[in-house]
Amino acid sequence: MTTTALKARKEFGKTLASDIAHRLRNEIVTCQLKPNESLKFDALRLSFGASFSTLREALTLLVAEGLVVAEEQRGYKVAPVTLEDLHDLTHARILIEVDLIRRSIERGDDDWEIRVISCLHRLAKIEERAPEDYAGNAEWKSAHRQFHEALVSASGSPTLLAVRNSLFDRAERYRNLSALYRPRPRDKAGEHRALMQAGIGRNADQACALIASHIQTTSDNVAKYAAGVISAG
Amino acid sequence: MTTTALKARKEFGKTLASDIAHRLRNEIVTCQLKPNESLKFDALRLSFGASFSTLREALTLLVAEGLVVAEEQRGYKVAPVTLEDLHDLTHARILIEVDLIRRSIERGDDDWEIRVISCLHRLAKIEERAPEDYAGNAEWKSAHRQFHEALVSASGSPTLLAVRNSLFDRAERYRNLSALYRPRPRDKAGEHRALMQAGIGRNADQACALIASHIQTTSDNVAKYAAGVISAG
DNA sequence: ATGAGCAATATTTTCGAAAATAGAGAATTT
DNA sequence: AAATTCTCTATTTTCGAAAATATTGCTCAT
Repeated sequence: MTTTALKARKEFGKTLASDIAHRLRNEIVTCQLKPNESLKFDALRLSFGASFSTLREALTLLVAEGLVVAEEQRGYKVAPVTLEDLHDLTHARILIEVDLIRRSIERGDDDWEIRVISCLHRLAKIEERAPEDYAGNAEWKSAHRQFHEALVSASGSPTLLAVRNSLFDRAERYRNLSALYRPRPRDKAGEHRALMQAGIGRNADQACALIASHIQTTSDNVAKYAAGVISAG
Repeated sequence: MTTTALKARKEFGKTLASDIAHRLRNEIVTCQLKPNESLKFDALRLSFGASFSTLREALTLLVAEGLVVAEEQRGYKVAPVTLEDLHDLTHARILIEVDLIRRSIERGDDDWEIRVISCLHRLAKIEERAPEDYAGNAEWKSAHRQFHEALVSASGSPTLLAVRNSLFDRAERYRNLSALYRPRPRDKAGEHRALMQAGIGRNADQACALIASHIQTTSDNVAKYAAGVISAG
């Protein structure tokens, strides 16, 4: 009876382990858990209410995603952030996202167009409602993620999509980090609209150029504003 | 005392879980564990001598690599092989490997050249010693893997390299599968030599073209000879 | 003081029992 | 017969105690 209250709640995943991975991922990406912070089992057990093995399984998942690093026999810690890593990540993202967008544009059907348009619409609505710093807004972040996901959703490449998603999370951590130190968010609304138009206009070359520059510019901005907190690498 | 004999031996990884992941990966790639075969904990416990949690951790790792699939609450099974998956995999591999080779050629130093040359040399020696079906040979497979690894080793992209390595494993499973049904292995020695020459000759365009065609041709052959055992997808 | 060796402590890693869940088959109703 | 519920079994999932390993801090000889 009373144990139910103490027990960990499953909200996202179907198993406790995947649920905890989900929550941990979120805390790492939003930098509530800071880069390099060591992830001790006792502490995790306290805050997540799960056992050693379950936590270990969740951490294993996050290691594969590059958000956590494991030093065998010496525990886990939140993956460090470095300029080197940011550049590596940016390069990988551009390579993969460009390919996925091109293929999405080749293969996308009516449903795909509708998804892209409606995701952009939702994004725009949120930006209107909170014209100030919408970029810190969780709702905006979710809509932003979904818009970019929609763009590549018709690519038909599950393997690359899975990689893309994990890279997106890693990149979002850097974005959140730089947001802490940035005076005012860059206005991406125009870029998103242009991307949508190139996409549903089936202008693959232009869409690829736009996404590459979108990712690169964002990365450059992160590097600029987060320079202080990012170790030299 | 006697328990030591029963206890699982750590050979590869430093923790038992990573060691078991290593052994499982090998069994899956070599098709000792067949596609779609369900991975029951009782059976695994018997053959690997580890506990539930440890096995679960190892399996989680392999799920991330795409060699195992998990159906939550319904256990794990060896990832299926399908034509669709082979095509997806091939596409992803070409995209990534081409990028890595190009960058390796741009950045590779003297040590890199030496690594590439000596890996090719070892490969050639093994092929000489066992001119018949060297492709079934574990030693050749290892040397083959190392040669291709050497080619991309100077790319300076840890993220893409990690993805590449897991895709290589997935592809090797398909190669092993088709080898079972193929009358006689294709002779890749010439292609490998040409790759080496383009690489150390710093002819990036040619090396990229060669690797793309190398991967594509291998994949086509797999599709041809393994058609019977690969589900339609 | 300095470093080597050795306890004491902290932390991770592994284990197998116990709880939770899914699946198969029999019994019951419509 | 078909559908539904119930039971029993097979299997996965979770837990926290116990073992293994790393780390810290102390003692003592140099």
